[in-house]
Amino acid sequence: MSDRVVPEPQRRRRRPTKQGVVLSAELIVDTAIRLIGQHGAEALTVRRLGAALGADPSAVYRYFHSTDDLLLAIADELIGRAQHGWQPTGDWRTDLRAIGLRIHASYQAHPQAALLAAHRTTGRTHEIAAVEAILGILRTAGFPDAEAVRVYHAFVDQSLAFAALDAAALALPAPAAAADLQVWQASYARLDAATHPHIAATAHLLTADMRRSGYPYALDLLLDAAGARLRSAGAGHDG
Amino acid sequence: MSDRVVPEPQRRRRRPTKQGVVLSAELIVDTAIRLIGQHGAEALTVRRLGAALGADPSAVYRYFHSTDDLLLAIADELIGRAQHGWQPTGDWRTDLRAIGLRIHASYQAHPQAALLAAHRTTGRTHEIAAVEAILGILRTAGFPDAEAVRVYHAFVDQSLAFAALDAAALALPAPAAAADLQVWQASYARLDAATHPHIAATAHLLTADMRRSGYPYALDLLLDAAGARLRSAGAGHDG
DNA sequence: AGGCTATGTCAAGCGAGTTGACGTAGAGAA
DNA sequence: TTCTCTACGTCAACTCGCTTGACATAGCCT
Repeated sequence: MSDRVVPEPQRRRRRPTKQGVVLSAELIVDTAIRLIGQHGAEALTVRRLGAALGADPSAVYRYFHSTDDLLLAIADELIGRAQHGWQPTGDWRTDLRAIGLRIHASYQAHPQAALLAAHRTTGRTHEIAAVEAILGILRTAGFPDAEAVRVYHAFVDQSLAFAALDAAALALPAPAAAADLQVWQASYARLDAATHPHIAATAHLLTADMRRSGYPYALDLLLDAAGARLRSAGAGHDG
Repeated sequence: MSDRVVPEPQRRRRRPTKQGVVLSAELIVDTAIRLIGQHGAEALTVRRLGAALGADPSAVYRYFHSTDDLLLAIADELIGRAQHGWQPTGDWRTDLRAIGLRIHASYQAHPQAALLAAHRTTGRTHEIAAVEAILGILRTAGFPDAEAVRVYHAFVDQSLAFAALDAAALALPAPAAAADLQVWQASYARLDAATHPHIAATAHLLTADMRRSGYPYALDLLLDAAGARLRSAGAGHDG
């Protein structure tokens, strides 16, 4: 029954809950984001959200049709927060690197919402602004249009893909996340050099490296290769 | 109570269920993958899996400690299917490219399962074989160990991240997927050149390029950059 | 032939999202 | 001020998720 939700403009009463809290869609979204940040991904359940708000869990359904509806609202809020305050330096590599790391970082801050949002094309203002900025950086740097579009595509998809991948790891229930990390020591580090020479030779490096996100290095590789193509393809272009 | 599970080597009886099915870990994994493929990721519940198998849902717990345990087995099976029948050529770039595209393709064949499994570390046989193969390719090519591990990490995560990203697009409900694609024509292609010059100038290229996966191009960029680092770092190596 | 036990089944427990019914607080009109 | 109307907070219950303790039995091993 989605008809429980009253559209924003028609809301009238600001009736406090038993515990004295005056609810609003905004307050619910903020509380949900805080809940995820404080107690991990599993903390976001309607029951716990109700408790954190000081209201009956079902009160949430007066503001959102479903938990999915709520999560989309959260994602939208996060897109807004992500873009905040970035300034270009004029150097294409520095700027792209900064944008990539920013996208990645902002999604990591809210893994559960990231999982939902990372693979959608919204076409909304914040997304459009980002596309225009990235294309501008590439074209100003001298990439021919066709190449600029391909690099843009690879760059954005790689950023979002890694953001979602790393977010998924963070959003995992605690025991599963621990198990995934443990595998490198419990399983890979103990393989016999006779049967698995390459793993055995690099096990110590693997266990150290796999703790971190592979994104920064992958990003550097992408920018390296893009730079090489820029040098060979667009040699005589003006900006 | 994880002690319900009897390790493979100790299994003795092959007792049929009421409906006459003889269970096995393999059969359960295959059935689960089929279930997901036919009815979407949400179809994978222990109850439905039991029904599809022709067994009581709790019978699954005689073979897997939990649904997460089952999920890891599914992930490993997909990795195994990706490697099936692959033969190295001896050229590191050709081999890595083939493996990357194979992993991507294998996950695309089961988008719903890929969404659940792509970001997990299984530590099981198929995954271990893949890790050993990839590390072997890199070290044989002459990458120093530390660099080989970093490239391995970036390569694998890039493959899995794109696999999950593209799987998510395929797994989307039809109307949502159509909407996401439509955005490029309905929104981006109509932006004013005065306010969004870079998007306007490349809109025709964008709408064409964004239909495809960005992975093959991103993979080529990664291999380009890795090759450059191999040339500069390991100049005098054999292999 | 007989026993041991692996394993399929049953029933129940807990916690998730969700919703129908109900009562009341409180804004708006007179 | 008072009256009315309804938004919305609350309660209780439903479905469905995973999981597990207890039980019964099939079938391998000696």
